[in-house]
Amino acid sequence: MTEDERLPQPATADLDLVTVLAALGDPVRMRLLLSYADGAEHSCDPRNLGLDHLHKSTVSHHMRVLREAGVTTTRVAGRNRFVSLRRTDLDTRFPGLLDALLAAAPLPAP
Amino acid sequence: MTEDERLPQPATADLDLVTVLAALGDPVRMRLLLSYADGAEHSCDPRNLGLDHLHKSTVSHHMRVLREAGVTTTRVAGRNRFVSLRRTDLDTRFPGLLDALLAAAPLPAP
DNA sequence: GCAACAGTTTGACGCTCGTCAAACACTAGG
DNA sequence: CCTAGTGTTTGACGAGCGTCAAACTGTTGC
Repeated sequence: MTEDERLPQPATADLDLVTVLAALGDPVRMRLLLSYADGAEHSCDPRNLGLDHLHKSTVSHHMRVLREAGVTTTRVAGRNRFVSLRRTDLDTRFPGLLDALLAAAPLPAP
Repeated sequence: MTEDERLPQPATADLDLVTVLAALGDPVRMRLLLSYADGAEHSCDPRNLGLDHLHKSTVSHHMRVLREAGVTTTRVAGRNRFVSLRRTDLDTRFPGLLDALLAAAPLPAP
């Protein structure tokens, strides 16, 4: 009878710009942000995120950083976790920031 | 009679979003950004930047990170270096980002 | 020439970060 | 139950960061 729950996350008013920028200042987490930009919920499986080259525990670590920075929210449903972007919260706290970041569409192919 | 020169910096087209975010994901460098937001040139003296608590070599390090990320430009004039924001370059490469950052950033110290 | 000045560079220190591997917790399904 | 599936936690490791102190480079002005 497990109702859906959300993993702990900072309140909207507590979102800190420097923390958010530090969270996004990593190529893996930026890639996750782009995956989440569609507004949908995503599982944590690295293969669903174009991160086959990373261990699942590494991806879990990055998703924790994003959640604790307030970038994402995680809904727990059974043995799955569904991660999605806190778009309205971010837009409230940092108007225009998310749009500017996503518009900058980082697609660097080294 | 040394003519003014600029320290090496990345070209506008080479600015990388993740690198910029990583550069700004530090409280000291965010404070520097806010100081530079007035568009003026600033010396490197920590006392002119509200950073009395930091050693000058530490401030020099942070300014190098900002410059190498493409956030700032440094003009060399004699024994002084004048640092300023690459506002138009950043606006070209990442439209709206700087405005969103400055609008959301913590209040600048008087 | 020389001393004061404005910054940078180097080296050292502790600390954090990104990564992997292995062990763990919890759920779902036979 | 038992097992397979999904994700987290822990520990280890190397690499990098932020900081300071000291030495250094180059400039200005006496």
